[in-house]
This record gives sequence, structure tokens and C-alpha cells, in this order.
Amino acid sequence: MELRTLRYFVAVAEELHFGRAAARLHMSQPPLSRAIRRLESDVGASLFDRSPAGVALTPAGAVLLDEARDLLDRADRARARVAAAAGAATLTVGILGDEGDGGGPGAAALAGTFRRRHPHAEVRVRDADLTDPTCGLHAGAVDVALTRGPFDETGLSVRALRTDPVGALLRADDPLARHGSLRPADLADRRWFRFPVGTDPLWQAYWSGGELREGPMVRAVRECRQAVLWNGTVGMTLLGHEPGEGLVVVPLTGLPPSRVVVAWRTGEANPLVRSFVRIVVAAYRG
Amino acid sequence: MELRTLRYFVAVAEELHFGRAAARLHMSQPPLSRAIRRLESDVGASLFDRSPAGVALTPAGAVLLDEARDLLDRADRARARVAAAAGAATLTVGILGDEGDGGGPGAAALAGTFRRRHPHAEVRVRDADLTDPTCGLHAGAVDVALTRGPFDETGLSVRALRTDPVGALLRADDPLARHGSLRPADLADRRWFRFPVGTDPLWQAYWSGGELREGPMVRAVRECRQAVLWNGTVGMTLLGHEPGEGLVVVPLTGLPPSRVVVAWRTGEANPLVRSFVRIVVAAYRG
DNA sequence: GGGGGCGATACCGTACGGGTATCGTCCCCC
DNA sequence: GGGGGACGATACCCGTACGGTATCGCCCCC
Repeated sequence: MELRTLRYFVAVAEELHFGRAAARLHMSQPPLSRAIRRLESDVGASLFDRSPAGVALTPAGAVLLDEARDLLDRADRARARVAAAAGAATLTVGILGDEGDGGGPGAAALAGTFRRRHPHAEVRVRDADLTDPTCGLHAGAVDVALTRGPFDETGLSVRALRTDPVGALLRADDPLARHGSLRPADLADRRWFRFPVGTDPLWQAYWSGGELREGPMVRAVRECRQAVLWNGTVGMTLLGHEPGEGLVVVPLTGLPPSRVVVAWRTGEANPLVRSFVRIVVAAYRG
Repeated sequence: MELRTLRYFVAVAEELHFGRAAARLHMSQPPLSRAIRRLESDVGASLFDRSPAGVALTPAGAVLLDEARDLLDRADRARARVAAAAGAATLTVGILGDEGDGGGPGAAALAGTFRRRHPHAEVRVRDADLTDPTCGLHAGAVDVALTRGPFDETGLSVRALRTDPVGALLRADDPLARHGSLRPADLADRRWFRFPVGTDPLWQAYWSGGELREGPMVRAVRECRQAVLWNGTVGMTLLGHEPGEGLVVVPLTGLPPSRVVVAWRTGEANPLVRSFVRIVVAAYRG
């Protein structure tokens, strides 16, 4: 007799209809039927009379409906009290700014889900520029980062969410722009944009086509586009996004795809971090 | 926040020691640690201070301990009330008498487990003789049968619990008794004991070596032994049991092994049946 | 400095809870 | 009276999550 099962039971008892109850619970009807059957064998009593005419509560079911509502109510209040006793809780989330992640659920939606689950907690979302892919995880500026690899993962726990193929960002009038795909060697003589000194080396190397090269320095996606547009520089970006006026993206082969990840400091004490991670993983899966 | 998790939490909060709490819960320590971590991220608060010195409750943990005890208490009472509202519940269990099942948990142990889970219910155990392997399932004399195949399964649901190899039951001074194994054909000219008229044909055929033969009529295991001992009759029995004074069991090849099963009428309304089946299956697995 | 206690982590197997597809049954209506 | 629709049950599949064992990391203490 778990609380989730009791929630199922209350839904069926209120709807008196398995199909509608399942819809209300955002699940399909067969698992709901099974869960109720199991609940019945668990408490050792029939809870519903299933007659062709419809579903009706048995006396035992009526008693359980009462008790279940009470239990669920108290469980909710218990949660609230615990949260209150825990005092002010804060979670600082870092996301890779500007472009962020086009195909994902979006930071706003994630923060919303999180706030619904933890109404007492304060969520701060902090945008990072392309200088630090960890958004300040190492430095302690954020508790959890929703970002993109690769970066130095020592001391961090990482869960992959998705992988995206990458492409070269070129001016539309570049001779290479008409190729169907390119390899890094094809761009060996070009200048690539790079990031300010102190940027994570793995990150720097990956997004500069495999090695550091001379080129304009950028901090944000917008600056990358400008750098490509204004001079012969090339850059890397994700496939599938609209590259912008006067620009073209050509798929790059021979490079590992870029991973969207959620990362946090290993052994982090703040329990909200794990909760956020679970929400993010679930959102990217669904 | 499920009730099971809260039981875990209370155990840890009372022991203030993960290892001991795990022992009390009859589980190992790692899953317990994980469950508590998950609970913490679920409620969004740290519940324990894990210091090298030991484990201590946080303020939030203290609040939850209070609430959890209350919830678990009320859940127990809810169960009791539902059971009371359901009125007198009865489960009649049929077991194949006399020998029953040597290697299994035993009907007494199973009934004990069941009574602990359903204190309000009345359990009646009914021994059957070898005449009816279903112990009166078809006739409605019992709700669930813990028995041995094969038998007519129409209208019944069956779950297999174990299979046992079978052997021929012979007098120790029988010339065939010294063989390492026998096939039914080796016993073609012998008389086999048989069961009273009206016995399930599948059952009758299986335990008479593949066909019906003339021979003494028996109703119980004891009678089988006597029949073999007193005249040249042969019979079938299970390997691994002590056959008794003056008797020998020789393995029989070429026959499907005998299945120990739990069976009930398909679509049975009594929810105690499913509960009993679950208990039996768990007991045979563990 | 080494050993022991204890919680955390890693990894694996199983079972349960979710899904889709289909059935059986009853009702209703043409 | 037969066909179709509504609805709960069943069959089957799959992923997750919860159990387990083995091992690590850390601190304490002798």
C-alpha cells in the first residue's frame, strides 16, 4: 500500500471509471487496472464492484477512500513542514548562454517544473558565456550546470543528455560552403576564432577544430557569427540551427559529436541538485 | 515520498546507523543509502548529517521523523479499518495431502505468512487425497490449491513453482530395483496401482506410467507404499524422498517431470487468492 | 602506519510499473 | 437478432529502479 497506489485508487474512486481515471493520471488503463487489483489483494478486500453497468465502491472501498484522502493530505503537509524546517534553500543553475540548447526543453521549463516540486526553494539561473562551459561549477558559482561538452570533468559528475553533430560555420560566399561535408583538414589553412586565455583547454581545442589557432577572440555565439561574417575566419557550430544571414553550416566529419550534459560537483551536499538532475534527465528523455 | 521509503527513513533515524538500520530492514546497506539520498532530493532537504563521528538528524529530518511515524501509523490503521469494513473474509487453501511437497516451504509456513499479512482473514487448509489433484478447485470446495500436476486446467490459472523428477517405486527385492534408471517400457508387464473412478484422467494417466492398468486402487501415498510392498505392483513417486522400509525408488526417464503448481479459478473475485499466490510464489523463489 | 568500521560508489540481475495490442462481454441500436 | 461500440481484463514487451555483491574512500584508533 504505497502512496502512489493510493493516488491511483482515489482517482478511480472519484471517477468511478477506469478509463477516465487513467486519463486523469496521465497513464493508460491497463496498468491502472492492475495496480488496483494488486491493491485489493494487498489490503485483502475488494474495493470496487465491477459490474457491466459500471464501477461502484464496495463498503471497504468507501472506507479506504476516506483513509486514502487523509493519508495523501497528510503526506503533502508533511512535505511542506519538512521543507519549512529545512529553512531557505537555494539552487543556482548555470546554463550556457545565448544559444543554449535549441532542441532541449529549455531552462525556463525546467526551472518551472523544479519550482513546482520545491515551492519553498529559490532557483537562480545564471547564464554563462562561452568562456566557461561549466558555468562556474568548478569555482562554486553554480550548483549544477546544464551545458555542453567537452570540458574538464575532474571533481564533477556528469550525465549525458543528448549528442549533437557539429558543422563548420562559413560565409555563404566561401568556396567551401558548397561542399556537402568537410573534414577538419579541409580547413587547415583557415583562421579559427578562439576564446580568451584561461578558457578550459578541452573546450578551446574542440571548438577550434582540433587545435588552437590564431583568430579573433569571441565570448558569445553572436560574436562567433560576426567574426565569421567579417573576415575569413571559420568556426564550429551545431547542425540544425539557422546559422543566420549570410552564413552557412557544413557538416564536419571525423569529430566526436558535442554532448549536452548536466553536471554537478561530485558529492554535492545540496539535495536540490540531485532533484534538479532527475528533472532534467526526465525532461530530455520524454 | 512513498511509504516504503518512509519506513526506511524511520529505521535509519532510530538507529542513527545505516548498517544497523539495513539489518533491521532485512536488506543490505547500499540500497538503503541510496533510498535515503533519493528521499532527501525528493523532499528537497538534507535529513541526516553524515559526519565521520556518526549520523545525526538535521532539523528537517527530525520533523520528517515525526511526520513519517504518524503517516505509517495511520496507514496501518487504515488497512485495519478497510479489513474490518470488508467483513469476514475467508480463504480456503487446498493442499495435496499426506506427502504434500517435501522440498517446498510447507503449508504451515505459508499459512503463517498469509495470516500475518491478513490478520482479519480466516484461512482454512484442506488436505486432499490423491483422488483429486485440484483439491476441489473445480468443484468450488477450495479457493486456491497448492498441488502437483498434471490435471485438467480448463477454467483455472496456474503458476508453476518447481519441477521434480520422478521415479518408479519398487520393492527392494524386485529384480529391477538394482537398475540405475528405468523407462516406462521396462515396466510394461507390471501391474500399477490406480485411482478411484472419476479421478482426473490426465492425473491418472501420468501416475500410472502412461496408461491405465489393472492394479490395486489407492487414495493416499501410504496406500501406494502398501500396495507396492504387498504384491508385485509398481508405482511412481518423487525422487529424493525416503521411500520407506523395504522399498526402492529408481529414476524414470522419458517422462515429463512433475510440476508443483499453485492454481486458482480464473477470474476469481476473492482478492485474498491473489495475495496468497504472491506469497507462495515468493516463498518458492526465495 | 596499518587495520577496522562505515558510508558511498560501481556494477549487475530481476521484477515491477509503464506502454501497446487484443480479447471478452455486455449493452444498445438498427 | 446480429453488428458495433464501450469498457475492463489479459497478453506481451520494455525500461527503470530497486534489490543484491564487490569495492572504494575516508576517518579513527591502536
